[in-house]
Amino acid sequence: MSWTDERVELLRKLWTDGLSASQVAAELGPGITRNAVIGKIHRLGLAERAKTAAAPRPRAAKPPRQNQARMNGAPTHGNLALAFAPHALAAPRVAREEEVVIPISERVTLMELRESMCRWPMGDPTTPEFRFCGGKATVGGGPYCGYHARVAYQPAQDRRRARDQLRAQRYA
DNA sequence: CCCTGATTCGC
DNA sequence: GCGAATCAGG
Repeated sequence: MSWTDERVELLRKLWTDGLSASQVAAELGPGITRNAVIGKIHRLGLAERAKTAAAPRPRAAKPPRQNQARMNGAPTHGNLALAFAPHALAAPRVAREEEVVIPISERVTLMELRESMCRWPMGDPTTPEFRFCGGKATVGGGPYCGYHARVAYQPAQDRRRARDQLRAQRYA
């Protein structure tokens, strides 16, 4: 890997846009490390930048408990499938909602995805715009952030609650 | 631990 | 010029 004109140009753009060195490295592809990016930045004399741009990653605001996304009308069997391919089954309404709830700045590419990040897919996997949520995957080593875990498993929880309510009435 | 940029120095 | 290793810090 070498610093071609295109690479340098992209580096300039992304760095100026306020991306971190590791993020820029991820965008430039495998073979470019964050050290390489930092080194190049210094050699180019780009070390000082208006670091008020997107520098500190804004955390995602916690979704309000009230209007939670739920997947009414989603297939009722295959909870497992929902867990593995939520994007395939998610209702359009949910997709629109997460556009609002999850900040774009939090989304990550495959290269940026870490073990500790939410692996909820966002967008069309066949396009370069495809991203993962990238939030903190805190839930017991699970694949999702708190919000998306809730979204993914909501239908199962709903059905269980409905069933339990029915039983409670029957035996009352 | 997660991450950030800065610096050094052998290649 | 390049970037891994390392450092100092949030």
